[in-house]
Amino acid sequence: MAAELPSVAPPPAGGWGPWLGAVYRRLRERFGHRQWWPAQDGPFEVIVGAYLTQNVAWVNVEKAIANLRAAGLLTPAALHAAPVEEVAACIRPAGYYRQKAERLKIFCDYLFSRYGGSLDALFARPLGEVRAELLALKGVGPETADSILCYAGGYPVMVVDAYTRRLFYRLGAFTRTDISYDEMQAFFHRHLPADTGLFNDFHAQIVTVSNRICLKRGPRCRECPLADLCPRQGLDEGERP
DNA sequence: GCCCAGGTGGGTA
DNA sequence: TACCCACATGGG
Repeated sequence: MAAELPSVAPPPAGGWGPWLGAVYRRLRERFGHRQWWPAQDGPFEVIVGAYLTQNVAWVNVEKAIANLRAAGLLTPAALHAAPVEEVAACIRPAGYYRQKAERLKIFCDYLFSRYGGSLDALFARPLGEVRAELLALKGVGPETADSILCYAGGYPVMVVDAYTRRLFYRLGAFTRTDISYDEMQAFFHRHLPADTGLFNDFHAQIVTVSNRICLKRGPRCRECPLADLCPRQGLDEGERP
């Protein structure tokens, strides 16, 4: 068995912590504090959004959430009681609507059978236990679980995703494009303080710069606030991955 | 028409 | 373990 190449590059002078701090500072200066998951209807809306946003543009999720709100289904009790067909009809704009409707119902079943329908009761439990329970639910993978934990539960968890993989690969921090979710998350957890507010905003900044500047095809390196930290800066146009 | 979007689960070798 | 595919809508 060949030895696996490490997924994280050797640290720069000063270490990854200060380097990550510099990345975050530049993003924050450029984009400002991100209003991430405003959730007018509270943590349950965040959870619903975490399911609905899977592999789908956020704008479509907003339509689905608006439909659920109009139907009065943005509470655990209402969603739990509603027929799955009604839920599916509401969330249709978010894609995969039959699957997602079934899985939202599964979450409600879990919340009621184990916590009497109370998110406060769920989020009163230790991080590791809640995470394991969420991951055991059909339709909840690591990103959805961590989004729920950080943005709905307020736990100090860094959400990572495909954007994180691409951005930090290009920045030279990751050496492989197939670095695993857990390895990426461990990288941030190891080198940043366990601060929910920081993780919350950092992830939002990563999504923002990835959507606006570090595009999959044709990154706009000239406009990038991270250009001076990036070894690929100047390559521009059609760089991959 | 094509690619992409804040993934996950199940099947196959 | 490592691929491969289904799931589905909407915008650029």
